Amino acid sequence: MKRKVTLKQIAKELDVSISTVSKSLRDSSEISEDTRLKVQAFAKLYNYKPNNIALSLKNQRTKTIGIIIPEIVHHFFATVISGIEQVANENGYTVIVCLSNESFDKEVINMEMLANGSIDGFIISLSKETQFKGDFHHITEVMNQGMPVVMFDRITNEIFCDKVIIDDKQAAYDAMQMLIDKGKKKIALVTTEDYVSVGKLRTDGYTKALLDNDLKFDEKLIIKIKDIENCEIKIGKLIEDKAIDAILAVNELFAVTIIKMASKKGLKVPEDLSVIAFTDGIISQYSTPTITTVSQNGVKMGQKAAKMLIERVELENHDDDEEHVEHYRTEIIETQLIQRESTN
Amino acid sequence: MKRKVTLKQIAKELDVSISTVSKSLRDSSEISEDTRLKVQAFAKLYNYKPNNIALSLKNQRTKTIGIIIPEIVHHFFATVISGIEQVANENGYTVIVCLSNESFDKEVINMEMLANGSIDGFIISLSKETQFKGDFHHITEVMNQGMPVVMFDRITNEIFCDKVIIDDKQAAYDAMQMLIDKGKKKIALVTTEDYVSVGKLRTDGYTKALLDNDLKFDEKLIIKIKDIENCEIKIGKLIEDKAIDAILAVNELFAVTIIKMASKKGLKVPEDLSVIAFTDGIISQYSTPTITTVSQNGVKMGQKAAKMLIERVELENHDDDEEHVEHYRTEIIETQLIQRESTN
DNA sequence: AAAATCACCGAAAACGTTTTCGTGTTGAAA
DNA sequence: TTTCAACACGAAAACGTTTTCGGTGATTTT
Repeated sequence: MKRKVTLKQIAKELDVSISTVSKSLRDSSEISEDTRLKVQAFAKLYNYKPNNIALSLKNQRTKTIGIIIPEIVHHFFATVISGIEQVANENGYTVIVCLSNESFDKEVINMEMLANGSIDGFIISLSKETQFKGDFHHITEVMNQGMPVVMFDRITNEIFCDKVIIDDKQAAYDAMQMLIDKGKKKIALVTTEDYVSVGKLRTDGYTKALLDNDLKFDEKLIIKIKDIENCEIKIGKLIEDKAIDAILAVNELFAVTIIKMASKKGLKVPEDLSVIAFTDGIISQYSTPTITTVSQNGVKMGQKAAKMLIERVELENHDDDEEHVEHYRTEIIETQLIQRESTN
Repeated sequence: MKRKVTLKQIAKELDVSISTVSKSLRDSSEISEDTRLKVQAFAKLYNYKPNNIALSLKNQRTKTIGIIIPEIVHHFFATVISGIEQVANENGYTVIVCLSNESFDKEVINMEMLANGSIDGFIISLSKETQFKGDFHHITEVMNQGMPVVMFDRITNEIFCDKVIIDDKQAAYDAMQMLIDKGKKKIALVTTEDYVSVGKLRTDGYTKALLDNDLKFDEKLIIKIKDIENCEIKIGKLIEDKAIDAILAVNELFAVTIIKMASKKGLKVPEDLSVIAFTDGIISQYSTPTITTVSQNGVKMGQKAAKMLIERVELENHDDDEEHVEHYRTEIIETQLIQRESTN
């Protein structure tokens, strides 16, 4: 019931001015030791803490990072947040999380909501719908207002800003190379629609690996899944019809479904069919067999993104007048091929 | 580079007072249609949006909810956030997420950080360490400042506030009853240490079900896991030595490990051993066999918690003087037994 | 003794809003 | 012509800080 104590109340109680109280608490040399200690004692007694909102308004910086991601019930995005939160905290920042739910409109609304002074900068991974529409005006808008933006994973080349990604194409290539090195000849790809940036890149890596190894590229070996719901039939058909050696899946869920369908059709993994998945998450570790994956290291991605953003924020804050050159970077987080039981 | 436009700038540009601009934008009848339209047009042109921080300071409310959870790379907590975020958004609130990482100190620091005006209320699930220490002074402190708090899942009875939980004891009891009804006689329990509130309650339900069904309670059939790391040996010993019918696991990870160890020892699930897990998550759906679980419905839990908090916030905000009676509620989210392949 | 320095403190502006109250101008009623 | 209401707008306070500038009384320097 008793609201938080303010400088004004302390000042009134001690019969000094607000300025004196403020200075005392900040150990200013302008104040005599006598009153300084008196004020500090009183403040401690009443557990005074400066009001963050007032500070934000005064300093024109909130020490808050806005995160906008497609969904949070998702191992990868959760790990990214975890990484962001960690370095944010280390630097005295808090994070505000908004979910786009893969919707363009909600992404825009969220951005506008946060852009009105609530945060110092954005870390964002684009929604599928945004990538599909190719409409990024909301991003440019906040950037024009001088708000730093860092994009990760689901990015676009149409916006110039700091970015953190994995080399999806190379990672797919490496995974393929491993399969090929083990003698696999007929390798299928289970991926998403092309407008999802990472899906496209991984497809490119898949294709390139085939070409470089003089293996036949067969369009029928690539299946693109829209919803996880209807994928079982498609996958079932794939492994039934085509006498396939191995499959590269663009995420865990596809991979585990593949394994399920395979065992339903009497195929053994990895003896009859090898499976590699992107996005090393909880499922890959605990499924039977455990799944060989390309690990994305979301934590590191989040850490890097947060570091870049904070750096940019504190830079902008420093040289107000100085018209510094924008030199955006794109950090590439190395991936790792984690060998488990689904490949031999 | 161009910062956001403010009322003052608009006022200057149009050569009117700040008040006039503000009133015009809020469609006040005090202002002539002439100037009103002029101001609105100008504001629209320059994409004026009121500064949130300034509003928060003025209104003494931030329309922001603080969430403090032990970890975010965790299916259940992620779903809860998802639920919170949804109803928060519907009511014009944003959410700020802090992680305690199961650490008491970080929980305290986070609370103090947010308590200084950044948020209107807390939604919190206690860290293990906090539950272990039994120190809740940080909670009482913010509550004494008039900040509403809603606790969920990992709660304590020592604090009086709104709470959202599942009936862990009853849920465990129901799961046990199902196993018993199917003829299982020797049922083991794999759980956590007792200081984790939910672990304790589930153990109670387990025990009660045995008693009510005149089955022998054998202490050796209960094993308490501290870290997920060293659990394999313990679990292996359990299913090897004791000729067990069924196991109730207090979470997914324990369950999937049990299944793994069972198949390693040549036991088939569910033919030789039935398994039920708490916390219906991604693993249960995709493991082989899929796992029968007690579903916690984190989304609903988050929604309920957010509703309770917002209600409380808007209430407090309304009757400032009125000393209303604190009538805290504890909402119980119904659980659901989801039958899958790990039981027969 | 006059001037300068110094220690200590307060007033006020600033951040961006909203809102209350006051004020001047108009037109109509007395 | 005087009075009064209606209308349109501005000044200022308030939210809680920090910081600059100025001021006062005391002490030290010329």
